[in-house]
Formats: sequence, C-alpha cells, structure tokens
Amino acid sequence: MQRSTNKRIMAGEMEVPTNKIICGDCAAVLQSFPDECVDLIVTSPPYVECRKKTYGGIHPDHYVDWFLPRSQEFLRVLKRTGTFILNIKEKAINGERHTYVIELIMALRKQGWLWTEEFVWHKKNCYPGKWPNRFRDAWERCLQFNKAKKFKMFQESVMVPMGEWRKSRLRKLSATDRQRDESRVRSGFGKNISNWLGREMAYPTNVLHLATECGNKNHSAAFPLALPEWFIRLFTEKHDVVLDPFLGSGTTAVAAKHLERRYIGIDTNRVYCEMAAKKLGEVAVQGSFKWSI
Amino acid sequence: MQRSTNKRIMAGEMEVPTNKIICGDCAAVLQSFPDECVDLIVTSPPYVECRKKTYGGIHPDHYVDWFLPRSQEFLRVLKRTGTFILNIKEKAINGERHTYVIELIMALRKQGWLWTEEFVWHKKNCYPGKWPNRFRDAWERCLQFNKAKKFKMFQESVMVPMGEWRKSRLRKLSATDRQRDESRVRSGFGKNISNWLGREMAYPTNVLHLATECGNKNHSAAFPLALPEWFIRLFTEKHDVVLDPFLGSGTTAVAAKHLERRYIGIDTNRVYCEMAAKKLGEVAVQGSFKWSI
DNA sequence: GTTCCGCATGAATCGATAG
DNA sequence: ACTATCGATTCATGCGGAA
Repeated sequence: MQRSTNKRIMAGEMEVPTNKIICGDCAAVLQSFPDECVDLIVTSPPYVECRKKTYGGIHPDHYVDWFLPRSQEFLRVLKRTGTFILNIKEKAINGERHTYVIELIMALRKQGWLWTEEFVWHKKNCYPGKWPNRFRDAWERCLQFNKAKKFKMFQESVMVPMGEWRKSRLRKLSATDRQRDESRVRSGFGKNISNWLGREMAYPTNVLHLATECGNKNHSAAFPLALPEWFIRLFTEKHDVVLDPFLGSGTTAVAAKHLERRYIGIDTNRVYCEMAAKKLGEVAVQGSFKWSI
Repeated sequence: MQRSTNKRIMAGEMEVPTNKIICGDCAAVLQSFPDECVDLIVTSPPYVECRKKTYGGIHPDHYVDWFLPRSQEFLRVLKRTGTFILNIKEKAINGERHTYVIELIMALRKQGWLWTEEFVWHKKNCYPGKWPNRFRDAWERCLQFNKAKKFKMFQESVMVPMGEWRKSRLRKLSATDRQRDESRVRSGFGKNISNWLGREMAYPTNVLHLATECGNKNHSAAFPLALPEWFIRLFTEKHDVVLDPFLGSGTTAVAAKHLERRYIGIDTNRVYCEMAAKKLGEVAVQGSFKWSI
C-alpha cells in the first residue's frame, strides 16, 4: 500500500525513490537526487559537541562551514513551493550563548533561503538543573526557511478547537491525544450538535507546547513525534515527499508514514538507520546505492 | 520615603540621581551620568516602523547603527555586575523575518557585551490570528546581556510553584516517609531529602508565560507590568538602580517603584514622559538638566 | 478498570579536578 | 594557560506495579 505511492510519478516531476532509509552523509547521498523533488525538509541536525560518540561532534566555530554544503543540497532538492524546518538551539558555552545559530541564519539567507518564520518549541519537561547564572533551557528554535515567498501551507490542518479543551488536553499535541480529540469532535457532531454550534476552531500561534519523550523504554527521541507531525500537516498533503537528512532515531519518517506522506531518511549512523528502518518496516540501504532516475 | 534613597551614597559609588523621568534622547541624556551607576537596564526599544507617529520609526536597515551609540552609553553606565535586558522582536517584512535583531546581537557582542541568555516571553492570551503565510506571532525575545560572567542574580526571588505531580506528592509526604528520610540522613546514607521537605517551589525556566495587558491604548508597546517586575526581582535588590532608556508609558519605572528599587526613566516623547511621571507622582524634567555630581 | 505512587531518565550546564 | 573529564544539581514525564 505505502509502497505503491513509491511508483507514482507526478506531472512534470522526476521520480524520486521514497520510503527509504539511507545510511550515509546527506551531503553525498543527496547528490544522486534530482532537483526539486522534495516537498518538506524537517530535521534536527547534530548539535554542537553533543553525541560526540555517534556523530563526531561539530565544533561550534566550524558549525556554519559544516552546515552550508549540506543546506546547498537541501536547496537544490526542495521544490519551489517547499519548506525547510530546522530545529536547533545554540548551547551555552563558557557562560555565554554561542552565536553559531544566528550566524547560520545569516549564512543561509546568503545562500538563497528566505528566513520566513521562527517557531518556538516550548519544552515543558526540559532537563533539570540549577546554575548560579542561568535557569533551565526550556525552548528550542524551529526555523522556517523557504525558496520562494509563495509556499504550500495548509493552516486548517493544524487548527485546534477553542474552549475548554484548548486549556487542558490540546496543549499536548501528541498523536494519540490528537486522534482521540478528533474522534470526539466528530462523534460530538453526530450526537449532540448543539454543543458544537457556535464553537469555533482556532488557528494556533508560532509557539508550540510539547513535552520531550524521555521515558520511552527504547531509545529516546530527542524530538517528540508531535513536532514533525505538526509541520508535516502544516506544509504537506498526502503522498508528498518529506525528507529528514539527519534522521536520528527516525521520528520524522515515522510521523510522515503515519500521515501517509512519503519519507526519505538519511543518517550517517548505521545503528540509527537500522533502528529507524525497523520501526518503519523497511530495510536500510547504503548511501552508495544509485537511484535509477 | 522613596526620595530619601535618592540621597544614599554607596561605598565607592558616585551619587546618581534617581526616581526621575527625563525627557530626551537617551544617547544624549546618559552622557551626564557617571560610569557604572546602574544595576539593571530593562527596556523595550522603539520597534521598526511601528510607532512611527511617536518615535519617528527606525528603518530596519539602519536599526543597528541607530542602536549602537545608545548601547555604548548603556555599557558605560551599567555596573560590572549589572544586567541589560532587551525586549525585542523582529518584524516580518515582505514575507520574511528581518535580520536586524540577530545582527544587533552580533554587533552588541562586538561592542563588548556578553550575550548571556535569551528568554522567551510567550504572550499567551492574545486572540489567534492568521495571515496567508503565517500564524499569529505569540512570542518575543528578552535578550540578556552582561558586562562580566559574574553578575548579580537572585534566583530564589522568582521561584514558581512546582508541577502538580510533585506538589501532591510532597503534600502527602507522611510522617513515616519523613522519618525514613531523616534516619537515612543521620545514618549517612541516601540523599539529603531535607532539600525537598517543605519545598513547594521550583526554579523557573527561560520561558516566561505572561499575558499581555490589552487595556493600554495610549502606548502601542504593551509591555505587561509583570515582565519588568520579573527581571527586576531576578537581577536587583531593594534600593538598586533600574534604568529604562526607552520608557514609553513608564511600566518599568512603575515596576521598580513598586518593588522599592530606584528608577530612572528616559524617553524622547514629552507626552509619554508626563504620563509616566504622573503615574509615579513625579515631575518629568528636561534632558538638558545637569546633575550636580 | 481506575487512580495513585515510585522511579528512571533526559540534545543541560557549571565548577572543580586532572593531564 | 588551556583542554578534557566528572560530579552535583534539578524537575516534568511516562511507564509499570500497587491499592
């Protein structure tokens, strides 16, 4: 079923291999991709110095130089109407916020991207700790970049009901919660319309309140499922192509599959690739694999 | 009473005239101030193009150049252990977020400031709105700058009630639990639970959830009283000097007075100065006034 | 079946200690 | 002096077992 979308060829669009996890450096892997074949890029790149063991850790002073060749490929493979969402947060180094993220914003604009928006992901359950000179860091940036001023956006797909639910349940936008709410809304319409007459749906803001998923038995996703899910709903339709060039444990691909989008996940780490592929019922392939396009 | 603090001369500190509203451009007014006489600067500068009628509106492309001479004076009058909080948010211009704010961060660092932290002020009560390409902007930056790595900070003064789970757990901490913990402590095993006994407050994060005050129709920059209040409690003690060089309707000064700090407010707009002075029971003075120091 | 409680676990940061 | 490693600090969350 899911595979069948793989065979679809859109009008005026080259075929792109989808629903694949590819092991390799996205800088190299993406070179075999055709131009403008991706509708949405959602990713959380390796952070500075973190995960030194798995990714080698990028030094903050070299972060922009490391990133730009890769974002150059993102720019090429993204459709004109596509969107690039970059989840990132600068670290506090030596008592000061490092500037590599805002330098990256400037550099990406110079590369040709439009810096369209900056969403705030408010991490309700951030890492604890107390220091003499700062509090816990409870937010991350979700930077939105586009190639053109006109991009695809489906604002209605992320609307939330107004009223009591907005205060409590809908603050958490997790997949199960959302599904439950939607079913309740629909059944509510059927059974008791009067409760819903006059009740409106509201558009969200550019602040997202999501808790990190930390207690999971398996490997923790630094990135809650609801985060890519929200952007995928906002910026794509069914069967659109969603790329995560720094896939990690595979959260973006899982969200895309769940929402019946096509996914492409790339990661340098074989263990993560295989973990993600397993989650998705796919087989991870080598980055050296050449697509017949 | 409040005036009497005006006469206080701290050890090793020149006298600074306080509890005054001064009408003039802070670039000029501050030149008559001694070095290192201010403990905290909290301000929300004129935004780009907004408030064109009252402030003349600064063009985004010239914003950094306009700001730097003023921040140079801020740097001079601020004490070594003082803090500068800059509430600002870049506008979306021509479908894109303008970069003058992040350029300003880079420029301020070059000027000698440390970019210590970036707080997010989440404006939570506003009605959701929608544009074709974006949602309502529900957050602003509160950039923290310092002169030195060691600065005054009173974290206990802004603690918040703990999460529901822990609160209920602590409330139900029974006598046996308490006894067990105490015996553990005495025997030298286990953690020091006494830190948690009787504690119902937790340290906050760098995300501030404050509602905007919508009733303030006279001044377009609706800066809720709670915002300067929070930073004043966090970074100053009683009788410390709080400066707002772009005072607007006077919210920072009101917050400082309320918390028994000394205030200095500066604004170019005479109407705002008089409005603020009236609120504070003071008389606005001309910027040309020379302090006898 | 609910509700409640115990517990492990985080894309963290700083300061001290060691090489 | 400068870098690398380690321990201490801290709290929202979800899971699993208990009441």
